[in-house]
Amino acid sequence: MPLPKLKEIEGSAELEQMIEKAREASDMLKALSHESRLLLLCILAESEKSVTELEQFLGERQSTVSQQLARLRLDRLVTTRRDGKTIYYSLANEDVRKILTAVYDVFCEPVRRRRR
Amino acid sequence: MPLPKLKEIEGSAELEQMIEKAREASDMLKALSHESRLLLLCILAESEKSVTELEQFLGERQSTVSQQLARLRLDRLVTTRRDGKTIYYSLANEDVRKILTAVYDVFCEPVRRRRR
DNA sequence: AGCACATATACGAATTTAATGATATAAAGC
DNA sequence: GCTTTATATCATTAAATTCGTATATGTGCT
Repeated sequence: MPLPKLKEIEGSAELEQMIEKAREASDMLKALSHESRLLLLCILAESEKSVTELEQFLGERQSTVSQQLARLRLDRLVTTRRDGKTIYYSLANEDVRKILTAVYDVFCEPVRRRRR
Repeated sequence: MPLPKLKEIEGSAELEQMIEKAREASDMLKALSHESRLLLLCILAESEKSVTELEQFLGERQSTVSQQLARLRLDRLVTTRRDGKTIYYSLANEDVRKILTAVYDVFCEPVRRRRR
């Protein structure tokens, strides 16, 4: 009979918390882990943009982009600001930027380095 | 008729590359963005572990854990080493560790800070 | 060879996610 | 108040992911 040693040693309180954090993190990562949404965030990392601008960048339908933005809003990765008819999106906080920077470092920096 | 300005200004070459990188990154993030898989990686970030150890940590069935590990292998987030009957898993490279560290900083560091 | 243990794979069912087209709301200008 | 522009939401369908169970493979031991 194999003993569930590690499980017990860890102590349920600590493990519980670890699991809780993992769920929070995976929720955020799920929002990030979509080609278009990741592109949206990269563009927004530069500066705030209107929905129309984002549509043009991605070359996707308005309703599709709007839906993806809604998802990012729900998961609190972006915030909005209204100016007349147009709505401007931007990154919601520094946490998002941190993760995004790490992703950028891993996947995009090598490209730059190669170019120098 | 609205003009697709930004799309053209960006230049297809650069944009193409950005899209390519976004797809690579989102593929990796998809693998990460799963509660159990993220936990697995966090545990592996500490040190290599056998499948049995991982099962005990997560309290999940062998086949489930093995399936998640297979996914992580496919997406090249982990590597394996066999020693007799047991197979040891560990993080595949520094890129994975970088992303994982960023996620950890955002979601787990605050907890530690609060405790001090 | 035969058995037991550790791990991997296959496959269908259930769930989740994404894209599309159509419609709705909100602000601005006439 | 009507029209245009910008954005959001909804319903439907298509596709991908996850989960559970069953089965297979590989390794060491006797």
